[in-house]
Amino acid sequence: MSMLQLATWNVNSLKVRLPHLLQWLEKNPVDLLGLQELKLTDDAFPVQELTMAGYGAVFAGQKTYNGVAILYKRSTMPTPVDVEVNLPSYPDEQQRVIAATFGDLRFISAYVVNGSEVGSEKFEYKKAWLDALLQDCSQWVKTYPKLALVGDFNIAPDDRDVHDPASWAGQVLCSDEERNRWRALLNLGLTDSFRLFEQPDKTFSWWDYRMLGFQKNKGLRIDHVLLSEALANCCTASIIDRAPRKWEKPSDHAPAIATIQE
DNA sequence: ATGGCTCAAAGATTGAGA
Repeated sequence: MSMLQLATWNVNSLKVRLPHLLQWLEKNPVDLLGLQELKLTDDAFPVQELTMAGYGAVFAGQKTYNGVAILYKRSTMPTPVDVEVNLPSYPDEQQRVIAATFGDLRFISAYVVNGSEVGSEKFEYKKAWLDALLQDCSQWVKTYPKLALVGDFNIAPDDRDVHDPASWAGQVLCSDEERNRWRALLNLGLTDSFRLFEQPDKTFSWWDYRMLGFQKNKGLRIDHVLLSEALANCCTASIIDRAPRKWEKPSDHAPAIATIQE
């Protein structure tokens, strides 16, 4: 019987947030961590600092925006193999997906398109991108019985995940077009690990920097750990850790962690 | 009041995020 902790965190600039990441990992030595919004090129990825902290990494960065990574604890995880960057069915210059296999576990870190606003060109990109994710996921769940898809999905699955559902109704992150695609993802056989358990009301993973969003808990739950059936069946906890959102110069996202008891 | 803050590129502002 061994325990595995799978996590995700949109750090909003790894360069700025590296001290927070290292501090968080010290208190939360998770086995696998998907990162999003690195906002740096691969030559600037802090390999040395993470190695010192006991973590290996595979990563796909770019200048200015996007960028994703998977960190793995070297003392507990085998070396990653079959590293794949991007969605096979959606060639893209934006670095939004990285996947790797650790033993018999396939772990995918994704940064879903934001979409700007419903009806915009970026929203069309988001829908097409999500459709590609759905297509590729339908293959992955067949190939990998133990599959974890984690990341910033930029979708609040239902009204429980929104501080003010009325004002967000139909808006980007909450629209039917996005939520229908979220449900289609779950229908492929993935489980929102957070909803396997009783959770406090108004638990969110993102709060706007403006308007005292965090202080007023005006947030959304858009960062998720999705598990295939085999993993969901032995998931014993799934939480969002608000703590680092209170630190000085925080990311606007908080990490989410699922615990697996194998 | 459709802004408010933060980051990256710039080297003053602007685009992007959600």
